[in-house]
Amino acid sequence: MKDYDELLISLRRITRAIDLYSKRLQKNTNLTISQLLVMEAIVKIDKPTPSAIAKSILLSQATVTNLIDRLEKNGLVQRKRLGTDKRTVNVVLTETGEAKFKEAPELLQSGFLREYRKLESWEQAMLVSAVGRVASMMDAEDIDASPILALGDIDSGSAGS
Amino acid sequence: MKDYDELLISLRRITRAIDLYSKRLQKNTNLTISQLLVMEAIVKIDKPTPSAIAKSILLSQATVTNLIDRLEKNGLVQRKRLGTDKRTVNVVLTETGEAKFKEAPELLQSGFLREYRKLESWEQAMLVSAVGRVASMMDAEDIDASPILALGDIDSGSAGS
DNA sequence: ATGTAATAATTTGAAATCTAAATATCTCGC
DNA sequence: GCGAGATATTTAGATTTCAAATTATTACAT
Repeated sequence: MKDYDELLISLRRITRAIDLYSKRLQKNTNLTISQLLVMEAIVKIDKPTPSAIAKSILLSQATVTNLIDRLEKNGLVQRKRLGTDKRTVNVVLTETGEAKFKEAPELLQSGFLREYRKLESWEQAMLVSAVGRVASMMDAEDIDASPILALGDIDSGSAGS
Repeated sequence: MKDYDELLISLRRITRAIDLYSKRLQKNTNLTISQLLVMEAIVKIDKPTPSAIAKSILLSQATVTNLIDRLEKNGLVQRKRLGTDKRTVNVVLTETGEAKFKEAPELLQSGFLREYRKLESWEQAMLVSAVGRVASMMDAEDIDASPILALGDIDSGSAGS
């Protein structure tokens, strides 16, 4: 029993719940949370390029390309090379995309939102702050990154995947 | 700007940090967090079958099968049909597996753990409780599940993936 | 005994996600 | 103008994850 077991389990429950919700969404609306985030970013950002979108929703550029591929295939967005710089791609919602985005579901489970909105505002603030704190501790530049890297030789025998 | 945007962002930061850590681990030790969780479950559970493991680490049976495949391919675990019921598979660590498990890295980033362990115990308790609360609200049986399902017809036009 | 239902595990198919490598284009200095 | 290095995007390859469909086996009822 490790001192962080409980936390680990809670985090797994959360990520799993989000994943399952995303899959349920996809089944019902043909859109995942990530895809919705991309659409939201397209609406919010001034000149939405894949890289700007990636930065705004915390995903790698490659992932965003992938998501745009899918959205484009489903006719919800379009890629356009507009500016003078021919390297940059601008992504815009199609009419279908806009329509679908307007009636898009929430990005978190309705059950969660209902509970969350029932809380006193100080309680909400407390949760937001606690989760934010964990996030900061979690994605801070890991000083031990290199020592961990040095563990490479643990991989004694066995296949390289 | 939605009332849960900040929370959503923090949660994304957390899941991303975990994912990146898992990938770093894989690169250096040829093991991911999930694979380590499976090994841990094998050690902890009495008669570790894929389904028992799945239940204990909050993953679907299919996922666990997949993880066991990989561990088996790398010679860390072995499948054995031991009991009278020929359907059930028991999973055991090989010697290599045990050795590797013993020197296995932590399941959370060292940077996080260092920060976490610096906190006063009431602060730790507060974080654990807050995250646990979010998890409960998140993975509670969603009463609205069926209404959301009814939204199926939003999928008006467009491709079926 | 024989067939139907339940259970355990696996396979299949789809999506998300990352890093690293490849492409295309741009900018700058000479 | 032309090549070197920088920037934007895409492609390639790997893993994780799930639901749904399959396969194998067991249990139960007739």
